[in-house]
Amino acid sequence: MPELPEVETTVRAINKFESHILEEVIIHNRNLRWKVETKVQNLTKRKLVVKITRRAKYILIYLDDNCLMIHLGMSGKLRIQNNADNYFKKHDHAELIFKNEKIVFNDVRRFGSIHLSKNPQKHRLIKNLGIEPLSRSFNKSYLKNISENSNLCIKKLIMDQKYVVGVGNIYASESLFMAKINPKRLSKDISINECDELVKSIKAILKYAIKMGGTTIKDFYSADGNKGYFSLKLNVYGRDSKACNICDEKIVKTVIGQRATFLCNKCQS
DNA sequence: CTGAGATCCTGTCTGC
DNA sequence: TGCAGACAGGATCTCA
Repeated sequence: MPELPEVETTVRAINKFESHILEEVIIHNRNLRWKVETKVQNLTKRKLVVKITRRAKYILIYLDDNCLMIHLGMSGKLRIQNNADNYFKKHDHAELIFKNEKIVFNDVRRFGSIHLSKNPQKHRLIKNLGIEPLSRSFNKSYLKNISENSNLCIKKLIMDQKYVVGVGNIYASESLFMAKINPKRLSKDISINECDELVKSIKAILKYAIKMGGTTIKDFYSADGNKGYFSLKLNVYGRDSKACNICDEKIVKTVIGQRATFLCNKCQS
């Protein structure tokens, strides 16, 4: 579910809690991607939420002296629920309780995680992450430079979080289609002009997806309950054997690095 | 160091 | 309708 646009959409939905008081954190199930540390469970005193932001696919909820780091993994989502609505959904693993509402962390597959860190930028899961794709430093010369020094194919390279963050399986396929680059090509063989096209495509698609509120493949809902509408605009992802929107050739599904990959063999060379 | 492959988990869909 | 097997938007870990 969550790539950068979905995480960003989630952050925007919950940032109304900035400058609110977090009453307590309740953990129902510690067995997530990593076992939730006891210090998270011990967040039972009132804390001011200073800032809610995003780094890569991590949601960062800065408290006055600490920071909650939430990763949604494959199937995680946050929802805002009124405290008076006393219902519970299957796979609700954690709750951040505020005065009138709460943020509920629900994650079927439990690949998500929750951490607490005094300095999230130096946390082991964050410190080695690559640059943000929507930043100025992600440009054609950066991509050309990392491409030349890697033996990965281009799709694996742009999905590798140590180079550039936030690009997951859907947006990798979509970006490569837009840039007319075959995902199996070695990154070494991508020209500077193609790097330029790919950078522009990644930025354009991520920005557009954020504007549309993320992608709904199965069940992505933002924390405010709105659906993402980007799926209506997908050109290749999930369109196996359907006609290419550009040339009418059949879209092909293949596998790269154990991940489904969709492309048009005619448009992408 | 690099890169390939297994792995964590549950739910849903496909094909027999 | 039942059931086995494949597959799902992530990313770490192990091993060569």
